[in-house]
Amino acid sequence: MLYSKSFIFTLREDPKTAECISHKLLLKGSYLFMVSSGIYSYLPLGFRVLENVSNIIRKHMNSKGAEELLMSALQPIEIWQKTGRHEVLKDVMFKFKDRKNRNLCLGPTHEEEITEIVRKYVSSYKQLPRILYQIQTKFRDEIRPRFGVVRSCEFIMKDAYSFDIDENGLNENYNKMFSAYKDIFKECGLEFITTEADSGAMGGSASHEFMVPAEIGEDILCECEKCGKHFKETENCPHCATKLKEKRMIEIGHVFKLGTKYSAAQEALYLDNSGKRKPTIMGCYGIGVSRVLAAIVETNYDEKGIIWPKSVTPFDATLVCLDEKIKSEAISLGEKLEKTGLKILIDERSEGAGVKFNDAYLIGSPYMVIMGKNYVSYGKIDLEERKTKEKKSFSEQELISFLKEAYNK
RNA sequence: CGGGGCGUGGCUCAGUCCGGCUAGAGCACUUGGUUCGGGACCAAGGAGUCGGUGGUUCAAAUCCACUCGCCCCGACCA
Repeated sequence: MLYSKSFIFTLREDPKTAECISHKLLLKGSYLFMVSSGIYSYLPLGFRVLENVSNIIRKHMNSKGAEELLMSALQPIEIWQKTGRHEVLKDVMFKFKDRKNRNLCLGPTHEEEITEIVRKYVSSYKQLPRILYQIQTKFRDEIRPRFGVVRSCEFIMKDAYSFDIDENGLNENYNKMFSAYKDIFKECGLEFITTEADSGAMGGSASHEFMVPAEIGEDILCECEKCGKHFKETENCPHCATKLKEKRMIEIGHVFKLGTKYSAAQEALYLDNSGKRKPTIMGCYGIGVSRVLAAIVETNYDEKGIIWPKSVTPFDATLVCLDEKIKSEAISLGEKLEKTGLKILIDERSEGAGVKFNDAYLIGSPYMVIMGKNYVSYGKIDLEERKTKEKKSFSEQELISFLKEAYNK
């Protein structure tokens, strides 16, 4: 992809409207466009990362037998009245009437809707268990949106729902999702911890949160530096009595055992093998996809910009050409690399070296490939690793092999 | 909702306290030229209802009132 043809317009100065790292860098690097407070558009760069994260999620969800669907964002209020959550969530719901005076909301979450779907189609224990998930936009009228896409009024969420005939089935699916989440966050390059959590407005018997330690975290956990364990309470460590240290955390995922709260209220019933009607046993499992993006930036950056993990980077390498004379060679090398399946941002702009280097750092590809005087004089292509700043010099063939190996292409 | 900060070309800001005549700078953009391995230089140029409304005044970016928006802290958070 040629830089000059890409919708990439980095800012030289820090945007004034942003305070936290991820917000600042994502705006500065033209990943995000701020529409209004708590409302963001994803520009092509940001969308690439979002797609990468989404595809990692899909891979691991599918491997656990979950099936993807896409539910409506518009929901009639009636389905919420069945569970009483039109009252519980009334302050966060965006509510309005359509031309027929029908009461609608923009879905803040989808337990009610998925339960309606399963109620309609599932009537026998033979049709269970099931796990369904979607990656979709959620709408919440936040009291105070902040930190860019960490807490916004419109955000992208992966929400999965499991339906079982008994507690054992629920536990099995819960564990499957728990383990998928660990794989997902690990693959996204996140250092995370898990902790038991309150079920809050979701209801249900058990729940765990996945947290990423970060300065702007809105949750506080107490860490035992000796055991490496985390607790909600501030008392001393129950295992070794060490004094606990408070750490700020960003919540990126949350899994719940819901039980029959929704299935009973909405009559999502099935017949068991003795012909008895029973509510399905549910679990729900959420990942804030757009928040994952922010969490990755919050924990992977330096003074020059973002440092993307290889798994989610919008480009595997930025190829900067520093000499007009070798522009066609640079483009042809970039295209060769792209043919191997690598995503290359070819910076063939007529800009000074400093501008190109700094844009490459800001955008944050794991590698920068440099074609300039070393190529003109010795046929050598330089490569700089974003994270370590380590530099290597290669022939064209060596460089192609190196990058192919780095990305298993 | 309470507390604090801010709003001036696309971006970052000066000017506001103490009103004054054609509203500035740097960056970005356009044209021409020189540069070119670390955010270049020269010349010319385009771009602004000073967030909005109302008021005070001979005169308002500047003072007053109201209002809208953004950021931060707090309450809240599936």
